[in-house]
Amino acid sequence: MHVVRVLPDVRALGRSFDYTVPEAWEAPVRVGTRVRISLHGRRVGGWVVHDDVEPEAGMDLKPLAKHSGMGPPPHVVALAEWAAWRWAGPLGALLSVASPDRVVAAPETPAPAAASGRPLEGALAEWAARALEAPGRASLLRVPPATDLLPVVEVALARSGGPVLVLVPSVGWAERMRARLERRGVPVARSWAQAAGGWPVVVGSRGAAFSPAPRLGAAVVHDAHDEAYREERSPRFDAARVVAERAARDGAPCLCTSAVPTVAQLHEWSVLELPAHLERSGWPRLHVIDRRGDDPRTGLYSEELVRMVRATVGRVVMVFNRRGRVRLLACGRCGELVRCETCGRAMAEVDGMLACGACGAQRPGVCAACGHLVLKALRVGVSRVREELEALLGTEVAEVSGTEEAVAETRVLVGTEAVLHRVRSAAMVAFLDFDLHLLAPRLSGTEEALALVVRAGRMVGARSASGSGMVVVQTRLADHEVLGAVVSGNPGPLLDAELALRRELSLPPFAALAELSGPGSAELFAHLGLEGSLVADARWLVRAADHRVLCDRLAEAPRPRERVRVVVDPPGL
DNA sequence: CGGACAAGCTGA
DNA sequence: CAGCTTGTCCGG
Repeated sequence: MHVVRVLPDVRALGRSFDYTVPEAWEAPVRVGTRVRISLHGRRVGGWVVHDDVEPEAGMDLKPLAKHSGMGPPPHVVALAEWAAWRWAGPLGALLSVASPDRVVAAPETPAPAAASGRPLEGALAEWAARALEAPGRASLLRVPPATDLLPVVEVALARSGGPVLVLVPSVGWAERMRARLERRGVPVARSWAQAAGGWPVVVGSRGAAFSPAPRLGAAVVHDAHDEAYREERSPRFDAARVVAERAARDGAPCLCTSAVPTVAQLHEWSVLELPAHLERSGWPRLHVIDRRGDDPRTGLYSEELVRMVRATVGRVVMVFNRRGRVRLLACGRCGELVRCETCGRAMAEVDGMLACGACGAQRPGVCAACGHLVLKALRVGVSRVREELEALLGTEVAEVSGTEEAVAETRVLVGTEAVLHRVRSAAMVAFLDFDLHLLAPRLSGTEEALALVVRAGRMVGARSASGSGMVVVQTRLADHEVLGAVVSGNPGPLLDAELALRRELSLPPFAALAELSGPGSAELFAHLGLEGSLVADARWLVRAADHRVLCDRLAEAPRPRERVRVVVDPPGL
């Protein structure tokens, strides 16, 4: 009797159950196969997670109800099990990521491709080849922002015996890279079935870390620092790290590239640097507008900035990282701050009304203290900035939001950080208040500020390129080391200093942290027996010497009845 | 999760 | 005491 263990695709039911495989079944059943089962009187989907299970004595097993096609191959199920441990989350969510959207009956095997004999030259190819030779752990090649990374993929392809898995941060980038590779005659998997069949290259974003590709020949992760690799739903896995683990399991080299690796990557992977002059030349030109001498009342727009925008030929993108129209107001007569009468928090201006972001309360724009009708804007948001810029520049300015579909055709655009993801190229990218980023009260503030300049740098191009654009920052911290790193085109010393500081303070990557939140968090915290503290209402931060200890405890501790959200390696902080 | 079943509440 | 709500349990 063939018995398999099935994990139902039912969240909040983190258990698996045994079923018999009907003898009449033709389709193969192995670890990963998608099936339907009858469970407690209803039909649900699920995955086979163990094959040839020894049935428990006296247990009356039901047969599998239906075969629903292929699922992740066994080695990817094993990878998902590792990720479920590493990020302390439900396996089912990861198997969903690893499964095809529609029923796939069989893999598609590729036609044998003619080997491309094109020689690969250039410094980047040479260094990529060197990085691919580094045995054992993943290697990280530090490349400046404006680098064409196709040669890295081609080198990996030329040297690998098996499929190459390439991860990039966004779907748009993935599509562009697929098209470029195909133009060079490289067969790139266009479907789940093709990836499963062993197509020579699989290119994808975050989810492709769990691609069904067979044993890898090599893995490549571009912009490995990008926060887009972090899944936003639970379990919040880091795809770059998943790929590194996958390659290690396959005995394949993993080559990650980044202009600004995270401190965790610096600590855990072997870092290779390009020759200094090469790295330097790929960073953008940076113009710093030092606002220390300016009257604070001149606001966000220095004369110099306005002059530069007017003088620039081509697209100008301005970044101001505060959403909405006006985020903080005060009465024009008595000066009282406009606060929510229910919860006391600051109210913002939304559609001509005052709205509380915390509790949703709304009221008309009147001072609650003295009834005055004129309110002053103390802290403006990007929508108001757009209006002001339009008036100041005398030209049309469009706002780019994270959600809106099309980006306007206007020459001048303004938006929050999201604008850096929506626009491909520009002659000038200006951060209206870079101090918002430099002073962000987060542990990873330095990394995040650098990552923004990297994105902007890619939009304007390398300083060495003819006709390249410029990144402009307005700041009162003109001597800040982040700006220094950009000017020198070498983030190394800054990242080393950051790493040393983390070591000093025993912070990640020299410790492992997890955040527990929700009504059951206190109970789970008590079960863990790890050090930690209550950081907010029903939010605990736990800490262990390393991930082995942290994740083992999280896996073993009984989960409370009440809801708990667990985030291993909580971002920012 | 969602069905089954038991205990609790209401109204005639 | 039927009829309905609410809570707890459990699945192969």
